[in-house]
Amino acid sequence: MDSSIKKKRARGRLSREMIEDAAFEVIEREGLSGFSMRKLAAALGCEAMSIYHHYPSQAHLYEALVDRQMNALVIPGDGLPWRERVRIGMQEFRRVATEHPAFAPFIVVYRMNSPPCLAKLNSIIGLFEAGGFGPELSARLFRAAGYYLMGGILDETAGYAKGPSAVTTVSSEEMARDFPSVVAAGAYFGTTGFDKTFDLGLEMLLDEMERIRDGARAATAKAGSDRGHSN
Amino acid sequence: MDSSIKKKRARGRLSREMIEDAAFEVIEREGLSGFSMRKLAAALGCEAMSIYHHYPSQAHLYEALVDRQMNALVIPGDGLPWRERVRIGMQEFRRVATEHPAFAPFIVVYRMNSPPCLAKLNSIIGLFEAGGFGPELSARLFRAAGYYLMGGILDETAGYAKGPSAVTTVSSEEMARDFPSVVAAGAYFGTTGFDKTFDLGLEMLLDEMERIRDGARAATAKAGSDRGHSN
DNA sequence: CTTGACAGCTTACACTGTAAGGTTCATTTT
DNA sequence: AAAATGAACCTTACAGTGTAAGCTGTCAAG
Repeated sequence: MDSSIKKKRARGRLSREMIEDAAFEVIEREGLSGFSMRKLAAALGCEAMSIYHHYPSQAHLYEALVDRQMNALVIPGDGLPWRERVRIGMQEFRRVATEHPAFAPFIVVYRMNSPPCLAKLNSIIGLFEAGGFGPELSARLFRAAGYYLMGGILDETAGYAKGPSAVTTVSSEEMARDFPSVVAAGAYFGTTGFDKTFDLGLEMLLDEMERIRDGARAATAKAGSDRGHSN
Repeated sequence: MDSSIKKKRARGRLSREMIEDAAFEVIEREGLSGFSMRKLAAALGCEAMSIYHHYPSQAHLYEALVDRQMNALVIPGDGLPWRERVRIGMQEFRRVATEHPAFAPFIVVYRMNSPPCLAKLNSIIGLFEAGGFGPELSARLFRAAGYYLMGGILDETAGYAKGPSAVTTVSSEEMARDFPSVVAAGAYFGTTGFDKTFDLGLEMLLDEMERIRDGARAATAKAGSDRGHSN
């Protein structure tokens, strides 16, 4: 009757939304590789296995995180000029992917196949189709633009701004003496300045796509597709 | 006494070269995340800890693998036209990185800082500098080209050709009905056909770089740099 | 012979994801 | 009110990870 100290545990405290919020936090704090179900549980004030009631596995949780990010992606409407739409679409993807920087590398290598992700992919590919390139060229331009986009996201979130991965380090004097071009280029890549580089390449790709679109592809596109059957 | 001239090594059967060869094999067989020191040891017929006599940590071993790959990269000589040199340089990087596909994703996110890697990077940046863009534009073009390159390598070695990452799957009927653009684009991306897409984007970038190089950048480069100061 | 360095092995520890099964409690049914 | 149900959460356990610490066997030099 005196009912020993009963730890009041609200039974339905845990929810998918709470778990996902906490997961993003833990990932940012501990890094993607430092993340674990036990650390997530600690952040939530529960046991690791409790999370498995809401997600059958860690992979399912990660997938939910990706879905969430992609749901936040806004596809530009068709009231805008074509170039603008493609530009905004790519910048939007970059924006949502870099919102949780530590998680971004996961998105980059993730092969999306869930309905929410496929819906966004479908819209983005539709953007390229709207350029009137025909099916094959639309597909390849989408993919090529995606290459650039993924590389850019990766550099911004996991690139040299995070310091070297290498275990062996080279002194500043050696760098200046032996690798002057690396040092010279490095001056333009501090923790800031990603936008400038990214936009440069983005506009280059948009320029070329518009050129192809305007039919002025006698040399350009031909060179690209002529060269494409090396195996 | 005369035996002091040359030292017959023949000490142990393990060597860095053997370990690295075996590491590449195990990584290809088990996948990057399936690789472990114990599996590597099993492949070598020794115990896991024996490897630590040759590499102080797994990170050191990985670094040695990257160094090896980069040492195999051939920088095109300056006897060739500029565009050709840049093209070959990028294709060479792609070639060596995709030689061990399962290891490629590691290279892509690896921040190289060892002397062998820096030497190659220095040469590649030098290729861009040789374009006469000036220091800043050289650096940014190198980086932008690198974005595209990394994204392409990632797609080829860890992309959709490997099947979906997602745990939830969507049936073919649903795909055709709800995501027609995805299905349409997917037709051009089987396990083969990477070259064609990659070369298309590569030539686009080369076109633009030559255009900038030829001074015809009134709209192009200006648009890119004007837009680059959002923060 | 001894000595000492080298190369590889054994053990142990703190971590990981998660399978299997136990416990508690809100809700519904009787 | 009492009993049953099932969702939500916890405990334990296992096979795997990287690697620190220390041990063993081999071999060349003194």
